[in-house]
Amino acid sequence: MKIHSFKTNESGLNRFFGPLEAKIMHILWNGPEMAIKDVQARLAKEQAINFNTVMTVMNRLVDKGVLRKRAQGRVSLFQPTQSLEQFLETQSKELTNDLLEEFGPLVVNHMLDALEEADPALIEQLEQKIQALKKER
Amino acid sequence: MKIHSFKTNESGLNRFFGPLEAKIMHILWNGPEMAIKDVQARLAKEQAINFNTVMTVMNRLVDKGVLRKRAQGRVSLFQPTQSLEQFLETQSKELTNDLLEEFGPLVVNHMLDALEEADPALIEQLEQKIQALKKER
DNA sequence: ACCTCACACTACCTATTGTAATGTTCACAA
DNA sequence: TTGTGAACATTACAATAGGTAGTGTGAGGT
Repeated sequence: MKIHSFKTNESGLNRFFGPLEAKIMHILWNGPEMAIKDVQARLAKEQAINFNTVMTVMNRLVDKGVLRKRAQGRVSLFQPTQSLEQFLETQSKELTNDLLEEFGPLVVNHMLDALEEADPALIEQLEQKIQALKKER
Repeated sequence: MKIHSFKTNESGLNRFFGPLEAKIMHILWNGPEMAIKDVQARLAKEQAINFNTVMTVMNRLVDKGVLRKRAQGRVSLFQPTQSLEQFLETQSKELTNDLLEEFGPLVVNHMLDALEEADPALIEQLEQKIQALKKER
């Protein structure tokens, strides 16, 4: 399985995951390899949560290929298969490709407006890249 | 209701809609205001389909705000609330914004690569826009 | 031998999408 | 006037995704 949907009405990790999934990924990305119990403990700081619930969701994340499970004696330790940076890299690349593939010129038209809103400095960055590309040829 | 998910494993309208929904929108976008029966007839050219199935899905599309229903005597006529162009415009704008909001610099890095793959002419278009923007200031 | 703990298995709930049976209403024809 | 059919409304079931949690199983320590 893989991530196959980007939610426009959410933000952050919730764009790729369900709310509980997102919390779990957040914990695993901001800590070491962990057992279910450890993740449950972290989650329980906010809100009591059943051990089995955490286990089920974590196993589903393994099925999806975003977590890796490793047996350590009696317990299983979990960690993301990719770093957060790699994950965002992969996702943003795929989305960017999909967007251009799907919309082409439309996206180019929106790009600048969007860049201005998000962070004008990015426009500079983009121009630099265009210039660099031109020199190559 | 609104569109709130962009599917990376599909293409075209199927990125925004379920497969039957997509076919229905395709028909309504490429023809005049239509009754359910008309849509059903078009769909049936490929594959027999129950009238009620078409009706249910079309009414759901009305609930989502992408179709408008208008009573015409005994029958209801349906048409998209936006033209296909407007719809794609809206979606691509929203996605572009979301992408930059979420990933910022990462997207800028991927943009050029993606542009080259999709259509090198788009890079020109982008550069033109950057220049135009600079003159404004 | 037994108890506990971690894990597996199973199931239920909600939402979304596809599917379709059943119920209702009303115009028009016989 | 009655009844028939067309169009719509209502309801429901299946599949999938995600959240929740009960029950079953097995291995280690006591």
